[in-house]
Amino acid sequence: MRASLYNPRPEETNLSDFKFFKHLTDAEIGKLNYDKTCQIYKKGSIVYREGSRLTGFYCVTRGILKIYKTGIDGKEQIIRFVKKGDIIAFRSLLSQELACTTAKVIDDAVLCQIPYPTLLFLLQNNWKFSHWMIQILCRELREANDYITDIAQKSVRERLAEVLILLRDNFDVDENDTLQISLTREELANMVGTATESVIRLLSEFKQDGLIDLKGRRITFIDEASIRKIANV
Amino acid sequence: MRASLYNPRPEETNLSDFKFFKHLTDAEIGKLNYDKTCQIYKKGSIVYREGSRLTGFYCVTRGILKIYKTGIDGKEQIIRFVKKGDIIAFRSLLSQELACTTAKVIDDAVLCQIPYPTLLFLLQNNWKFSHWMIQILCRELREANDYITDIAQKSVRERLAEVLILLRDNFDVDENDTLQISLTREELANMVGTATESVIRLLSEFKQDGLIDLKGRRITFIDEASIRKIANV
DNA sequence: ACAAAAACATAACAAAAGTCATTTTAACAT
DNA sequence: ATGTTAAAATGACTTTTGTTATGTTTTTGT
Repeated sequence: MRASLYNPRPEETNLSDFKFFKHLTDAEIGKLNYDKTCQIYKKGSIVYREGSRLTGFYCVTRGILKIYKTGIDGKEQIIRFVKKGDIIAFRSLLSQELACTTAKVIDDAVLCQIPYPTLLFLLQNNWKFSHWMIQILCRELREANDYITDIAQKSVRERLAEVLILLRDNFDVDENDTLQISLTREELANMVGTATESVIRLLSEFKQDGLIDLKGRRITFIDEASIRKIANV
Repeated sequence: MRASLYNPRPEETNLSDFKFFKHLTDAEIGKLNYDKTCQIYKKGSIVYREGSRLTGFYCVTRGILKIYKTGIDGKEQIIRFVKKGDIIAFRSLLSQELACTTAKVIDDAVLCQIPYPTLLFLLQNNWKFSHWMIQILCRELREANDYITDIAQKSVRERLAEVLILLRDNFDVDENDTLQISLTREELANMVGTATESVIRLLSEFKQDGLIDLKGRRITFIDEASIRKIANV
């Protein structure tokens, strides 16, 4: 077997697969591919840190990252998990603010960085693209508002169920309905916004009630419908 | 005295005062003023309702409105209060989604509606304006993320203190540091995301501790610094 | 494969917040 | 100005969630 199968040259990534770029012309995609810098990030590495100045945004080509803010006394609040096909860091970049979140790799990843001037050039010269960007931002803003209502009105139990559904809908499961993404209880807690022990207790309850099965860090869905009912989504 | 002092013709409003429009040319401001429809809204009236299709966005020229989502079993979650100089409804408009919030007047208001085609025309023809729009959206997205961290990690007591500070910083107070905006305890609770009784109890505590004074619906700041300390902002 | 470290699980308890019932007060329309 | 209605206040009680402590299991790195 050739070494490249194990160490794929990250430069080979083609950005035209990203929905984000669907309104760009071939020439513009070309520029993008020319200007990009791709890199492999090992699990645990930090792509950018809260408070840092960004020089570009990133396209996730492979792997999983968590995006989080550091709250009171250092407690992480996970804003979202991102995977292949997602774009990160463009908000802080476009508002010309320092990064307000940290991006940490939780599953070996390949990211392509696009420099800020390239983004600005594309936005300025392609109305379809900037209109699309505006639409994406507006949609994310709605999602954030939805999330605020959720987190403010739902119990921890409901929010945990909701996070499980979110993971189920956005990440891979195997043939037994086992989530392939591996998160610690603490990370789940930081997503839900609660104490680690509460997550442990509630997951145990869900298991006792026959809704899920737990094998170490692996979570298997047994009665997804009931979890959806608890989550109220 | 002339009647117009009591019933100002809302058409007289000039939109060039809005920071939102700061990158428009005089001709564009002219178009805006030409296309706008201004209207007086009495306290209690609804400007648009969650789920409705919007035909334009609104500039708030006078008065106060609350923007809220309806959560589980009809409970309101107030997303924000808006006042003179604020713009509402442009997110749902630009993403071409149905309104995801309701806008209700809590202090007699004057709003100018700008039709969607006008907004689109300005965005498409003035790069400075659409860039400014992108920056505003990105900034609001950061604020939403900050708020999520807050609401997920802080106690009800801390969040109530934070809401008081937010009101203090964004709305008028008289010479005694009394908030001029008049909200019910229920509205405060819907902002904080808690039960009305909890707000009442905590406000009483704040009063007992000499941080605020309460006279009916009027809230007076006595020890603002301590409230900020509780809020952690 | 194995030891060390980290994560997980559980229980007992404390604190925070929600709910319900009742009385008091303030806001609003006439 | 005044009665009516809605909102606010208060207390007793329940439920939820957080905290601390301790033992067990799983990961992880070598």
